[in-house]
Amino acid sequence: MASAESEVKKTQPRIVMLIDLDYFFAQCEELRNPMLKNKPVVVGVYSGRTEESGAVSTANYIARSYGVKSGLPLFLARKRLEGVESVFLPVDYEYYEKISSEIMQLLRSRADLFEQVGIDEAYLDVTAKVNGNYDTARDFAQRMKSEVTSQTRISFSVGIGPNKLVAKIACDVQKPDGLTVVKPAEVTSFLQQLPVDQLLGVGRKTAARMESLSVKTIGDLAKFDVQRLIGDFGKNLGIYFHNAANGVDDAPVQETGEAESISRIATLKVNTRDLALILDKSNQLAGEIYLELVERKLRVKQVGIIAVLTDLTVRSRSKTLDQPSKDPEDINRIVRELFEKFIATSDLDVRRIGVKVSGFVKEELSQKQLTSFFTNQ
DNA sequence: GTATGCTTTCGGC
DNA sequence: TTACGGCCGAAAGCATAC
Repeated sequence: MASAESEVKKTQPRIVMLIDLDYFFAQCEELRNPMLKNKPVVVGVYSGRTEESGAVSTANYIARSYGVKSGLPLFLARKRLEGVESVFLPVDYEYYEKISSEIMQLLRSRADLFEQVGIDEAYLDVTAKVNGNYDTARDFAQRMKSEVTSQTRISFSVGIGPNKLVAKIACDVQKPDGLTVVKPAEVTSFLQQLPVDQLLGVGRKTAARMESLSVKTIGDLAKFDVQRLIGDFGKNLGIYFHNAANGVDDAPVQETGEAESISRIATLKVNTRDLALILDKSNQLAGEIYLELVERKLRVKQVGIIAVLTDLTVRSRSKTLDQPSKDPEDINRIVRELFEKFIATSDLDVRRIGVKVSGFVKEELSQKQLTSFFTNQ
């Protein structure tokens, strides 16, 4: 019975790398102006509400040593750096995007399989490239680090493991400019002592629930009864947590396509429930989205709004169009309907608003080609 | 019952 | 403990179709 029919499908051993560009936005700014390198650099999103309102996007490691980190309000970052010669800069996403795509192209060419995640991370399946050998993989990564960094002047950290999950956690061990290898035989002991919140999907809330079950480390979670996990967290999550804690992850490294949604969100000058004020801003946002739709030759099936209320809770509403459109008038009409309805039912004022579109249909296929297809019959 | 689609929230970066 | 950006995809919850 050792034949193919009775065999359970088994995945071959893989060697997966995660590459994480170090403190990326701030490093890009250092690249553009090397004078910044020896001082705290804070790249922030300025909301425009007041001079200093906004949040830190990325800070370099010098700034981090003063407790400045992602998500921190800018005025507090200023406070923590009071009396220190430091540099605050607004995000320049286009510039970072350009640098990122150069690097990603170099990385992609070195992998068997490649998957970019966000602007500053990528998974590389290099199993064949290194003949399934971890020592070769380490050399490969070392060479890639020196070559890519000398070409682009951007440093990055690497985690290597038998799957994406382990590679990701390995990468976090040493940063910046790190290289951490976790061989299959080391996975269990490597994960064991780490806190559960190192696992993707275990945030503050879930970590607290696990703590109440006396699960503090990934090791605790690994030996926790899987049926109880399923009982507490549901089938999907329960099985996922069980596998993850045991270092099991079959998700393949695969190219991601184009984004499946486009959204723009902005902070209002003042909190309000005044529809005119809201629509004025939402029209601007919809206009930006429209430009991108034209550029990418897309129509959309879903149009939605996002509202961040005074207490910072997020609400969203959306509607599916009768037929795909890119027309700004269609988008604006739906956005107005959704905001009218929303404002009528919400008791809190709105702090930030957003517009989102999804359900893309390629322009060529939606109208003209179909028409000519039929007229040519 | 399962599959599929739509809507909303969650949370990572 | 709070303060507070702008994205994105995944997941969850629900309704409807088959």
